[in-house]
Amino acid sequence: MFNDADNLTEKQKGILTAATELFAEKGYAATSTSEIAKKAGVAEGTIFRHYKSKKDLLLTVVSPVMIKIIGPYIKKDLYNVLDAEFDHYEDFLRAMIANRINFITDNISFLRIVVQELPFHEELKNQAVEHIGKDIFEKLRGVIRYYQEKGQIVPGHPDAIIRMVGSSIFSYILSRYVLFPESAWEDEEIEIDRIIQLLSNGIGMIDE
Amino acid sequence: MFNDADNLTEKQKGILTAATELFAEKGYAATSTSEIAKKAGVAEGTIFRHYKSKKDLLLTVVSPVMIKIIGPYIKKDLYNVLDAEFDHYEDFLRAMIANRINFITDNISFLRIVVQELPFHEELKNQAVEHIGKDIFEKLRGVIRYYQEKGQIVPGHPDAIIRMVGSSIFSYILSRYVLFPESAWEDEEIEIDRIIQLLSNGIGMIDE
Amino acid sequence: MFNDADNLTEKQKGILTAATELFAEKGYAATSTSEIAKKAGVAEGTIFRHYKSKKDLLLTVVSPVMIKIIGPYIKKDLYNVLDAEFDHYEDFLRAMIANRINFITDNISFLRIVVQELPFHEELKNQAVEHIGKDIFEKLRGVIRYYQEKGQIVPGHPDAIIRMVGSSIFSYILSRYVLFPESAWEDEEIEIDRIIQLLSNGIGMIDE
Amino acid sequence: MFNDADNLTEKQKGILTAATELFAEKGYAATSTSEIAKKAGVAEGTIFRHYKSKKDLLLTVVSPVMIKIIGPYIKKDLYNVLDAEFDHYEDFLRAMIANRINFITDNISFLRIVVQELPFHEELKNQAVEHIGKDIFEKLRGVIRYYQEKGQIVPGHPDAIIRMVGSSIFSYILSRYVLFPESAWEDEEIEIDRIIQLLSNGIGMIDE
DNA sequence: AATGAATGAGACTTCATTCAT
DNA sequence: TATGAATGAAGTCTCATTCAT
Repeated sequence: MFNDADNLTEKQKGILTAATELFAEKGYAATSTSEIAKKAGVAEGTIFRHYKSKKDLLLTVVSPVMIKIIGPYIKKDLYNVLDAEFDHYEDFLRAMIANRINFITDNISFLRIVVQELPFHEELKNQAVEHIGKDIFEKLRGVIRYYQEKGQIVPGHPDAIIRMVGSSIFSYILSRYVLFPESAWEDEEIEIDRIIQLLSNGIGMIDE
Repeated sequence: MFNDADNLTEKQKGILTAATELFAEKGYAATSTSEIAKKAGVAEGTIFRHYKSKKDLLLTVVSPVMIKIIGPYIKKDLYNVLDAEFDHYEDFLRAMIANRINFITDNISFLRIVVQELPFHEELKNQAVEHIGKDIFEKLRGVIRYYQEKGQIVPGHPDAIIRMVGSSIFSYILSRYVLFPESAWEDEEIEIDRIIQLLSNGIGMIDE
Repeated sequence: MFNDADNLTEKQKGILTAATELFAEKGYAATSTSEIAKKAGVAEGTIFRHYKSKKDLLLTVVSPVMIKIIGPYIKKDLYNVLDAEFDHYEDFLRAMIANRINFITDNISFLRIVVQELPFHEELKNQAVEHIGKDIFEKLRGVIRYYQEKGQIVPGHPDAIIRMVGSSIFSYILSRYVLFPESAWEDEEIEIDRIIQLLSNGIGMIDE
Repeated sequence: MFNDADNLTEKQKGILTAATELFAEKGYAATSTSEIAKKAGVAEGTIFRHYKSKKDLLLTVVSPVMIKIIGPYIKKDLYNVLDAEFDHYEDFLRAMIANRINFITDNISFLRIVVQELPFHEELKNQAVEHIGKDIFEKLRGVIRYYQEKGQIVPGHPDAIIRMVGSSIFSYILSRYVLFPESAWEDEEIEIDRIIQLLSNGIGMIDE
């Protein structure tokens, strides 16, 4: 996971891991520090030796990851994509989807926390906007413009395109891997083809 | 709001309204019954005269609404849409979007609760799947098929289409009305045209 | 005691009494709320239904008393004294001493708290200065001037006189009733005569 | 300060100094050992290497000082006074007052601790009575008797005289240097003359 | 000797829930 | 039906003290 970080004692790593999982599973407010302690196998007081408060623990669980891991993680992928200079944007999408699936399923606990707690904690919101919103979104605009200039993507304001592409991918992953993992899904490849097909040509019949 | 229901005393309505707003604002676990009581202008004990427990209050806030209000609400809209038998699916989309905007902005508190608490309460999940998942999704499949048969929408498994259309609309509303209401947005009409355009023709250039 | 006040439930009175005694006995910081609860025969939570915090309890124990009881108490005595218009200031002193003895021994718990905690709590200090310092001191100056004008007390700045008289009385009571109650003391009357004698004529031999 | 004592490492002196100041400032019970450690610039554990417990630290802060420093300090002064064989007790008082002012203002932290914590710790009380009560009080009686025999001080039980003189001086210093240092005070010399005048001749008019 | 991570008892406080009025 | 005082379990957090390094 992301705790391979460094200068942390075993206990501290245990606390972070336990907190991450419990926050994801039950929500921040419904998780007690004594549960975290028990799961981490430490005394409750130990938690507060390292984190000033429960809130501080939440921010720690969420913040350095956001900064150190997710930021570079996403950026690295984007750079790969850009450097690879795919001949066609569809290849870009395909790479993107594959990568997002890995990312989301790998970091599902962390993402759940972010999504669940974001609305309730100003501090989290600031961090999220700071480290994802601005940075990543700008990169994505560049990508879209790149393929627009290559004449592969329709012209127009990139934000609307990003929203449509992004939400399509996101809702697919959400549906398949989080909400209804037990439903009967077709082969990954086929589903992805379908999404790219729809994104590329739209849902309208050509003759219109 | 939705409390115009019926056989509820003023106190009960007050409790439900207060609970709805506070749950939406701070989350279920972080809201105390005494806060609810204060906001509703009743004594703490009064809440428990009407609702067995705090959890019961959450379910009450969320469940009968889901059943009595949202179900019909959505269905009524869909029937309107279906009855209207739009000549073109784009008109259907347009009506759908307008309607969803109203619905979401009107019921933002309620929806926040559902989204936030869904993952943590088995009972809620069951209700949601029962009353929205199955019911609504089936209707939507019907709509898609209707326009597929009219030759306006590309053939293919409706679910993927629903996901793409739904998530596009949803992410637009989410972005504009919930996440970044203070950003500089263009005219609603233009934005909607853009979405429908993208949905219809896709993001790929035609000659491909 | 001072809890004969009013609109307080039995429990609340119990809490105040228990807190007063324990704070006096062990000091504020060394007294736990669970001890107070046990001594008062209530659940620990009950304390916090009535007092926002432990600090709030301290202020309550100390403040309204200072305002409602001690203020009038002292004032009433002073007025009695002033109204009585003693022929001689020695009679005033005698009355004063008798009264102070009663007051201090009656309110020993309360006074201990004030003396012990005053240095550590800004709020207390403010209250004390407000309600005793200003008010009482001014009254005392009036008394001194009264007897100065009658030609019974030496002229000069009243504050120094008040300090000497006050501290003599105070140190006598402190020694006899608080610090060394088990020592062998002479008859009260004799001791008081001695003090008044010393205060009146000083410690120097007359011929000087 | 008083820690120039001896065989103490820098660390130990730092701990004692930090503890003294913090105990004086916030009270014993409200001071944490970690605060002391931080202020002293040592690790938390180091305190317990030198002092068995927090209580032991308090006793150390207060005890050897009481024995080694204050005792001799006071005694030395008294001997000076006695050796000097002032012609007049007023000179003695003047020297005494000057000396007490220095002593109190120099050792204010230490004295605060003694005064504050004395009532709560049996051990402290014993030490105090042992090393000050008995010893010093006996010396003072001697001084009083000395001037009584010289015919300068009125005859009578010395204790009452000591109390009056002592408390007058004490209350002056307390008022001027501790409680209301920011008030408008007259010249030290004038104030002291006033006190000695009052102590010598009393507050009554001579003709009585 | 010194460190500081770890502990666990216990501090203060909150809160859902009960019950006499 | 409504109240709100009372409860006690549980929550967050502090702190003196221990111990491996």
